[in-house]
Amino acid sequence: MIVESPAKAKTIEKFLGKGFTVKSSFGHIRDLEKKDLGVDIQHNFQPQYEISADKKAIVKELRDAAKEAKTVWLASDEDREGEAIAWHLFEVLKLKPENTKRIVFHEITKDAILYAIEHPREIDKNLVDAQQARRVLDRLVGFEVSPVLWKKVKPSLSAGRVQSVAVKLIVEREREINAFKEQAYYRVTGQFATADKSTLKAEVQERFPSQTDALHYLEACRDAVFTVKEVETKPTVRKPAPPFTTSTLQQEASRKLGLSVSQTMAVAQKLYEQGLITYMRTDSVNLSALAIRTAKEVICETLGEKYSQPRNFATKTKGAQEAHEAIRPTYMNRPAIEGDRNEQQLYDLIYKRTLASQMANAELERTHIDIGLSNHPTPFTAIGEVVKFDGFLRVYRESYDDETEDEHTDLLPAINQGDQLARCIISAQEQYTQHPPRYTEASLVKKMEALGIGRPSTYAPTITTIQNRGYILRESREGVEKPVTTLTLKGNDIKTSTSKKMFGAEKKKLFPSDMGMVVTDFLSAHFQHIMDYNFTAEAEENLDRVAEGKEEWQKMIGEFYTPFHETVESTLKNSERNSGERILGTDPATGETVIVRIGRFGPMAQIGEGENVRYAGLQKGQLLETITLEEALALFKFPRKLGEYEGKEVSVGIGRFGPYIKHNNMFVSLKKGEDEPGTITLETAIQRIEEKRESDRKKVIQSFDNGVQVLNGRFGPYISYNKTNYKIPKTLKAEELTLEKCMELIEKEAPKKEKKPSAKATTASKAKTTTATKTAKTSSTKKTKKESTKESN
DNA sequence: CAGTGAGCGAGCTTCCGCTTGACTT
Repeated sequence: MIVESPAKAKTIEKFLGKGFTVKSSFGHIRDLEKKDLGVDIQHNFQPQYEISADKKAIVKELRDAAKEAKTVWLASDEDREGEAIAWHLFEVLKLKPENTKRIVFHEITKDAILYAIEHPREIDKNLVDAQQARRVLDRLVGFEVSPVLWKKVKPSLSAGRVQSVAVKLIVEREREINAFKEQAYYRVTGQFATADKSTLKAEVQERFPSQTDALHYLEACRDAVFTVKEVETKPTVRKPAPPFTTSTLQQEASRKLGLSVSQTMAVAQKLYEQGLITYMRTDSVNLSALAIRTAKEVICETLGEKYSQPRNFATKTKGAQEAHEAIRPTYMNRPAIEGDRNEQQLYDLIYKRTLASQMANAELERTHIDIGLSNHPTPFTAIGEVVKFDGFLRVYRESYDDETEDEHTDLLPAINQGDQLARCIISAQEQYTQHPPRYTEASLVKKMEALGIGRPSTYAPTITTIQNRGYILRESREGVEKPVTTLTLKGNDIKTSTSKKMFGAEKKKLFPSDMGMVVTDFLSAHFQHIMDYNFTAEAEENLDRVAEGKEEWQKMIGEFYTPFHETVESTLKNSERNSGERILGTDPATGETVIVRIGRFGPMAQIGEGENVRYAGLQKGQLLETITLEEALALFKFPRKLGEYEGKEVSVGIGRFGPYIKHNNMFVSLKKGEDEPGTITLETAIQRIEEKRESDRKKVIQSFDNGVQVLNGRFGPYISYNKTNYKIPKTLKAEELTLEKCMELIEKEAPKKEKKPSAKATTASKAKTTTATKTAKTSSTKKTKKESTKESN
């Protein structure tokens, strides 16, 4: 029996016992030729397949095993890709129809597998053809459009059905944000007391556009009699969320545990390999009958029968293929596991979400109270929510992206219509309207899933790709401080006070780069069809027709390809090179034109041309699209000479890591919040230089003959040896370390270092190995050169 | 880490979806 995943193979082998050998294909074994287009356009789009380099050994192993077998069971997943894997196996292993059987199961339980063996079928060639069409379509789009970008924008860029649209989402959101006009308004909240001295908080639903409006309202409040106009109590029900799919797991792990989508997948993979959870790449919310039954048992035993409510969920996701179960714990009677912190926390999340999905609804009572003013039509509103029965909320609460802290009290005091209330304190606080939120990795996945773009196995890699290509970046940015005015009515006085609050801080959000914007604009202008959010959805409809046998796949591809290829040709012939160039105006000093554009090393500003041309790179956070003439001119003020110190020049510049002072080949960063590169004086600069010298003196705590050093760093003392750094346990004093003790610490940490390199190092070495294998024939000097330009971009 | 933005020409880059290990400058 051949399945796709080795972990699955191991489990199934246990169920089947002797007589069966269960092997894994490790996913696809064959793909279109790597180097060329891999599609014979002249001959009806005949795909040119080759066995993937990393699958040669597997294929040999499977071929040998198949020869020995009486029957070969192809048990790849029951979806388009899985069917194709079965077919490729059939072809590549040269299997015979008479002793080959195709079987499928959605859940890895003994019953399901035995049932599948009793009900084998043929390979569904229509479904295979739908996969071939999907594969060929993606190759044609990727390998015909990318070269257009190499010619018209920049070499090595990429375009594709999925990635280009993902970038477009981020670019469009950024433009919405730039176009957003922030407005201040006032929000009025108040505290009231009932006759029996209990208090309640209420808020005016209406926003007051100006301070004057807010003031007038508070003045009305000062003289008003407050009466309860309406009390409405309504029972409400809250239902648990369905169990996790890949996409919802990534979103919740991001919100609740702060994991990136790729971290989530890596941790989930570990749990899966240990047999603790079901498969983690799935779009299904379905649970096996076994899982539903055991969840019920656990709930009834630990919480009581009234908490149990077995349910089946139906998926609403566009294009879901549902080859697997939802992500759930393998054993519902296992509430906790061993493992590192991330593994435990992610497991806990999956466990609780699954359990909650099989629990009773929560029953709430929502109370809505209107408090009227005797002299003003605009009322206050108080909202209270009381949990009558917690149900699933007992174990799990779903979180949302736009979650803000609700200010309502949970329990409102007993109150009746017509009651008079005493006013305690009423305040009007200035607020600002907020621009649409930037995407996080997880909210981008959510959006992509909603549009039917990408699959559970590709969400994380796609986000990595568009970051590696430099189209988007994940960044945190500090907010800006803004004045906030508050009017407070207490007794009969209205007081005005002003404080400062931070607005617009962003944490790990996705921003487009200039390149992302230029490429998106270029593609949108010339390849409108592919950049349309509905392109994938339309393609899926066509693929469905192929899968149903209603249309031939080559015909479908042909209908797409003819106009598409024409567009490629005409774009190559007619379109201008696109560097995102924008004319900002003229330099008042010289009268020459100031422009910004993407240059060889990234976005830059340029004054004049010809002999007197001057260049300056843009700063981090500046965009070609939004930079002003003044900001661009400011870039040319650096490096700025401040004067001399100890006979050497002192200057201020702005580098990759922010503003710096340069003196005698030494670089010193400016002090954040205190120094400004435009105004810093020689005196302050000298002070910074001396401070740096002082800290450098303190840097070396100990130095030994063989090159081992104990140094003082940003995070405290550490050991440095052979360009690698090692931790010092907190129990030891850095000053008292001996050489022997240092070597001991180095030895202890050394193997761990190799096993667990930093995230950056991993991707860098990965990139290196892939380029190395691809361009094995090119000289090594060339390679390093290429690497370094890539990095500087 | 703190720079660069010329010009020529050879050779290369690139897609999406399945799945996990891992190699030498």
